[in-house]
Amino acid sequence: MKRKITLKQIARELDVSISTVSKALRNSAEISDDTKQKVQAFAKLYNYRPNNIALSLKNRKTKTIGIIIPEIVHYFFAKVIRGIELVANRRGYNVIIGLSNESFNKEVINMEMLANGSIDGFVLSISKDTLAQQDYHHFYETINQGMPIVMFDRVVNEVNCDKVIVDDLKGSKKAVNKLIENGCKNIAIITTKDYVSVGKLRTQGYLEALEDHGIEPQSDLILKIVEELDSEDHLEDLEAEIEQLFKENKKIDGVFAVNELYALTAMKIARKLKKKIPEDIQFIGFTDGVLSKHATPSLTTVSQHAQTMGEQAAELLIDKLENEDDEENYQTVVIETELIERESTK
Amino acid sequence: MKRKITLKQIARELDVSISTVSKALRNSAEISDDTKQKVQAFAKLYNYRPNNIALSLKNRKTKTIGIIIPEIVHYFFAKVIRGIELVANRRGYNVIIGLSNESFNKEVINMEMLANGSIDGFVLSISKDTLAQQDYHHFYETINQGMPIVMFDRVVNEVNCDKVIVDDLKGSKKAVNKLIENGCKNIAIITTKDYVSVGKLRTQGYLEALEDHGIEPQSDLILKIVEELDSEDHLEDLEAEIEQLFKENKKIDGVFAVNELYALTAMKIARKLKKKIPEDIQFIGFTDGVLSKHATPSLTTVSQHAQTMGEQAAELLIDKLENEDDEENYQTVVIETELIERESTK
DNA sequence: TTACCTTGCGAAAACGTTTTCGTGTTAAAA
DNA sequence: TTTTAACACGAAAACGTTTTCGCAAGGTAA
Repeated sequence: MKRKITLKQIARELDVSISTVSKALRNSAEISDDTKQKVQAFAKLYNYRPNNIALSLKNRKTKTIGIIIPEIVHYFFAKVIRGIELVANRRGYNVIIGLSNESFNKEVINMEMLANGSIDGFVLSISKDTLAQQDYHHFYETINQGMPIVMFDRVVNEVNCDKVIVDDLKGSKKAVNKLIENGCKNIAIITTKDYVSVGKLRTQGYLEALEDHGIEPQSDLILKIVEELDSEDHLEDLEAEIEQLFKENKKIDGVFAVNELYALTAMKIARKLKKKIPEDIQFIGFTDGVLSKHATPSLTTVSQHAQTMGEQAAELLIDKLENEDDEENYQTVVIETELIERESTK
Repeated sequence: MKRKITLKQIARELDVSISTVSKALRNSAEISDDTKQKVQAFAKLYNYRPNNIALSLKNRKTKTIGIIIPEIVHYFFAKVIRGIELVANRRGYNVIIGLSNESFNKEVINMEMLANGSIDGFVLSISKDTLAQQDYHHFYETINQGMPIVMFDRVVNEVNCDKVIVDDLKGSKKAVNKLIENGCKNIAIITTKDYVSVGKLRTQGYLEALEDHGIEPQSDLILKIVEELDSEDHLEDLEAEIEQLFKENKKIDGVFAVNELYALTAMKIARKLKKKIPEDIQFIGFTDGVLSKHATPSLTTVSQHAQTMGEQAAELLIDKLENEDDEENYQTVVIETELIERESTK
């Protein structure tokens, strides 16, 4: 087991100085061709590679970007990561991942951990917990220390930084418009509580679409799920709530759900209640998921282009890292959604 | 925008030496209580945190583990990562991720990149490309340089390192046994070509289960899908192959599929052919996926405990990193599978 | 008074680089 | 012969830590 070779060792073996070795390897004009050849041959033989940590310390940049997300076992986030990794790699960066697990504390700890020199900047999506508590001091502090942040999907306006978001409002309008065009008269929405910004926006899109078509929104057709029921572990509770919605509103003929799980669960209940999809009732979800495609019937959905979001976020961050000039010039990139029609709509 | 504060700056402000500051912060007995208090108060005020990169360089360890996986948009791998991250974090480590995208070259480049000081060790799953080419020099070199590797799921015996694997053979025997017990007489298997090691093992388990029950295997009930049809993009071709299987063997009353996609596609075809699930035909898949749970009918499946795999792999790696003693003592941990019964079986 | 011990702190090395600046040697120009 | 310039290389600083060692001042024991 031989340790990695260093400049110092090469220098000692070849009886030259460390500086000479360094310069020879970087093909400096200062060094004679003879010496260069000798050094380069030796370095190749021993497979010399500069130590990244030493370079990071010297250059005060790590060529690494930190990703903080609430959850990795989630198609949307996984796709975003893929996008980030793609452009990061292309531009010579590595990615290091921290999971907040939707917890404020873990988000803070992870960020503090990474901010102490390990990375050059963050790409992140805010945890639900943080959104609920509305405590953003860790973002401010990070930015204040000169470390750029790019937020995606779950962002918060009051923090001044680059952002990449989905046009949630327009996307959900698209979906609800579709349902209306398809003849639905009583469209329900299954959404989250308002403090989840995307939930709020999607609800707003739903309301605007109805209004645009002169339909009076009915509060009993709006089901706001509490966050705790969001996970896979509380499926039964979620099912119960949705079943109640359907039973109390038998005339529902269209459902817009703000995520895949809500949509699929709703379809399940509908089937249980002997409703035919899409004849009796039509469904549209909002997400970039696997489930939609393989569900029975397959689910019409508003696609968010998750990978594109990741790519854009990474580009924004690296641009900022490499151009010290446009310091305070923050952008918000809006990614257009796309309605993918499948079997759950007519 | 104030940069992060360093020991040197604190020393200058307080008019003491850097050593004194360092010792005071670590509560060294060498330093008087007066000075300690002064320094610690100042450090807290300016929120001093040691620079990770400098520590890494000094200690020659980064407290970071590198993960190399073929693909992140994949429930199984995402769950493994979650497991790794969980124990890594608990034990004070960060994780940095490289995606090989199933390519040999990207695997090599990513590993070389990270091996130059950025991480202390690897947790990885080998790309298909690498398995096909059977070129493992990058693993040997990494290990030779004193950097430990833990392989999971897709491993290769000839490389000497810690491993975490699923008992594929036993798992598929369990599945096929279940089908037999449930009364299936003509059980088909939908699997991959043999060079994918897990596919081979699962096929073997299928054959052994049949043999154990005195059932003669029929070659026309064994469908080996070429890898190219594996992706979501070639669903139609996959469907065609499966439809042909069903049409040529009308007596099939049980199907064991080595992954989720094959199983769901097969169920789709069965429905199309007006077969009732599970009355006419029963299905079992092999995976830790979301699809199984939410499919209609939901799919009975052999769970691999992906998260546990990740946890075990991380524990193995960190143990090795922190005990220089048992250098050459490599383990292979086998994770037991679990049959999760759902609606696709009686 | 001398010898010795304790206390409290600083200098310096080390981790592995890159880069600036200085310097000795040789050859060309004056 | 003297001056100058080009050439080839080395010393040292810097990035931010931790740690070993040395040392001065003051106190105590002989």
